[in-house]
Amino acid sequence: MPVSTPLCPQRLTIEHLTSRWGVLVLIRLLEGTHRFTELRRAIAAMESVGEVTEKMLGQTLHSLERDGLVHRDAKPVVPPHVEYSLTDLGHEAAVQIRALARWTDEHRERVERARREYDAGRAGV
Amino acid sequence: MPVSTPLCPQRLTIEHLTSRWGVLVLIRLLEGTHRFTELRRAIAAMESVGEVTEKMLGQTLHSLERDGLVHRDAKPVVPPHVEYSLTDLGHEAAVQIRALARWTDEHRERVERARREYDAGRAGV
DNA sequence: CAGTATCCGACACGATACTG
DNA sequence: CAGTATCGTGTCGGATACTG
Repeated sequence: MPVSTPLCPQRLTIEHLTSRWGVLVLIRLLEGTHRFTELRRAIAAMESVGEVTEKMLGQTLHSLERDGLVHRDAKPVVPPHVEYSLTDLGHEAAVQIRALARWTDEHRERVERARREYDAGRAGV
Repeated sequence: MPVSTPLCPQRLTIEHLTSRWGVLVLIRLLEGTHRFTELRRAIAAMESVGEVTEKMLGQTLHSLERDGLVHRDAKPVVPPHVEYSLTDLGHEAAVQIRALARWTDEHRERVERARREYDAGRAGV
């Protein structure tokens, strides 16, 4: 899967970390180890956040694992039992992401007000 | 400009903050006020970061301004002279973003190694 | 349970050209 | 200088269906 516009590797990492589901997964995993479906449900349970499709959750987990941020532990049993957790590196990243998410939450009202004011100013013109 | 998949307002804010050019603009503006073309050149001068098209820089600045993070000061002279700076809110956000960008830079090697190892493991199978 | 495969439409982004 | 307008393409993300 080629990326037409050349991106430096840091950019790619940031994109994985701050992607729509990446943020949520990282924050959930800060609480501890989770299984695949557990993660799906935990995310679906959050407010004003939709559902992750299996595809997107898989994709998200995949890139985070590849970047060495998430550890995937698949136990050889049937039915399958797979646990996801943060690596040390991933933990560091997740803390940053959580801080950013918190900041955004705390200032949500302020940003929304700014948007309304900006749009109101434009509407008159 | 409708977004088909419903996004909560925080998500939108995070997307503006962490967008490809958003990150770069915010970091540059932490150094102080900049003009439009100045910003373009400053970004183009950075390593392994491509060029911003005028359109994308304009769009980026626009959404940041709308969110109340960037202040646009257009002096009524000819030729036009416009200065962009961070608001207090934007300064707080930019500090977070810079921290994230720095973390990503510092751990770039580690992430790249993880990627190579992951891919190598997959290749053999 | 824990995924993968395939299809499809929306839209983000870049290139180019034009303007006050 | 500081943008906006338009157009074309490729990617992302969702829906759906299938598998070990």
